[in-house]
Amino acid sequence: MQPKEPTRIFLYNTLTRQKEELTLREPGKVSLYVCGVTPYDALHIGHARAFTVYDVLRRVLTARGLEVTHIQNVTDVDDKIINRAAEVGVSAKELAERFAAEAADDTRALGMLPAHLYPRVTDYIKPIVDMVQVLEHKGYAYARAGDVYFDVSKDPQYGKLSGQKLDELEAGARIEPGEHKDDPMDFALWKGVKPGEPSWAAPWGEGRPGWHIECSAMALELLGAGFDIHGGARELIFPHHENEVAQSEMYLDGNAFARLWWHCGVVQVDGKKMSKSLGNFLTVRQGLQIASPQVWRLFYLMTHPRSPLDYNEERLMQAKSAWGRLYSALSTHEAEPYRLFAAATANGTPNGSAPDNAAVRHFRERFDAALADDLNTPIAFAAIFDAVSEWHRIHDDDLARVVRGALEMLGFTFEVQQPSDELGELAPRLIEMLVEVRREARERRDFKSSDNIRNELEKIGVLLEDTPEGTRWKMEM
RNA sequence: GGGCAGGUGGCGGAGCGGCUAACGCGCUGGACUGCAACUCCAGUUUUCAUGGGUUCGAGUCCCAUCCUGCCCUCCA
Repeated sequence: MQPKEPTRIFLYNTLTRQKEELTLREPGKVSLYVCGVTPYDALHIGHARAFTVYDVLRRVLTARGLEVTHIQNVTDVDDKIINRAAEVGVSAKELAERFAAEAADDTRALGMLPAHLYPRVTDYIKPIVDMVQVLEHKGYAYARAGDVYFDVSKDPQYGKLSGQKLDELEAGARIEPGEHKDDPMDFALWKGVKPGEPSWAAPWGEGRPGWHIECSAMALELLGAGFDIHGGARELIFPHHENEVAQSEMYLDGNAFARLWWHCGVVQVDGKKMSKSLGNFLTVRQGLQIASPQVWRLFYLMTHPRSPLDYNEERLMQAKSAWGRLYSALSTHEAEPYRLFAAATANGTPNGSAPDNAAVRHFRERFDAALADDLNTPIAFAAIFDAVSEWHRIHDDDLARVVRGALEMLGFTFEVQQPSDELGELAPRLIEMLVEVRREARERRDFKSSDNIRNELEKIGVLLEDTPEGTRWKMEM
């Protein structure tokens, strides 16, 4: 199962519980559907972890020459949105769009590429209604008092994604007041309208989509049956994804909905899942106050994407130190655009311009193989850190450029950190003046003054490093 | 109760049948430095939850036990 050729990619398929080679419905093209947000509140760093993981998956696939269509839905009609909107006194749509826009800002601030499309459920009511109707006509769903429910007993494969057996699920299930299910495991495809709620016309009367149907309908509408990868966090496996598979594959007469399900782990705090309901969350905005986007990205990627990730500030600071090491080593080099190792060597390198020596080769082989093996980012970073150490030893600038290119491929940036927004371009010049004053002090062996300058600058986040070529400064990450 | 993931050093975190168990953070000593920082070198530490078993050989497979998290209700 170890990928020998880095052009092949292996991912753990939740459906089959093993790593599988990624095979595509259409050669060269990857259709990726990721479960996005229900925008009724701020994005927190748990959400951001998931989106970062899929951002990296998409970047890696793209860097391998695949054309990725990345879709991330926005569930803009939902109980929580409706309730929250009522509290705040705005329409549900207004509230949803406000938080969706905020989430878009936050993900951009974290350095993620925007998905190619963020479909809103409310823009896909027609396909949803159509799908529910088909399910009803085929006898897999039934209408009761304005609601429509999926009849789980009609699906012999129900439970295959989460590994649950129907009778075991039955034990814990119950029917909520106001529901009209025949069986506790059945789930709503369509909810009849209640006073004050947004609703749309449908054959069963006014109402709105149930929770799971929107993803099925939008994925099928936008990507079509048998699309390549369906993603989301682990917690969504049941019931959300299980129900998506059930309704979609019954709708498709047993044909596959998604080829591969790849789930990422959740973020925990002190061993408990970070969640809005527990209140143990840190919003992305708060998070960006204490660490840069690069530090967050590294913090996320130093753990395997499918593993749980326990957050606390000390661990974040470990990532900060680690990023500082990468940044100070690589920030002064031009990046060599990332190219897949096998492709680079197979196609030959025109004019011999592309770096290709033993150190570069060794790094690329490890890095590419790690990412191809279920997106093993911890090992990819082991290769990066080893390469950085190697660079410090042998000062092979090609190696530094290639490593920097690899980091940029993963979504890291090496922008010069601005010392201060207020001072703008003036600040670097002032710092350089202080560095010069300090140099003169050191020449006089006035170490009291020189240390004072260094210490005071450090207090405001400017770090000085004396090198044989002179003093250089950098902002604390 | 059921399903699914796990339990590896001071802290994170890879490895999942076979070199002296990656990598990061931390710590100690040395080099460099006016002193630091950065960097390099040398160390630091784990018989890989526990008890059995399979195997020439096991964190790595099997069984049992203990513990943790996730899901079974909205949640990335």
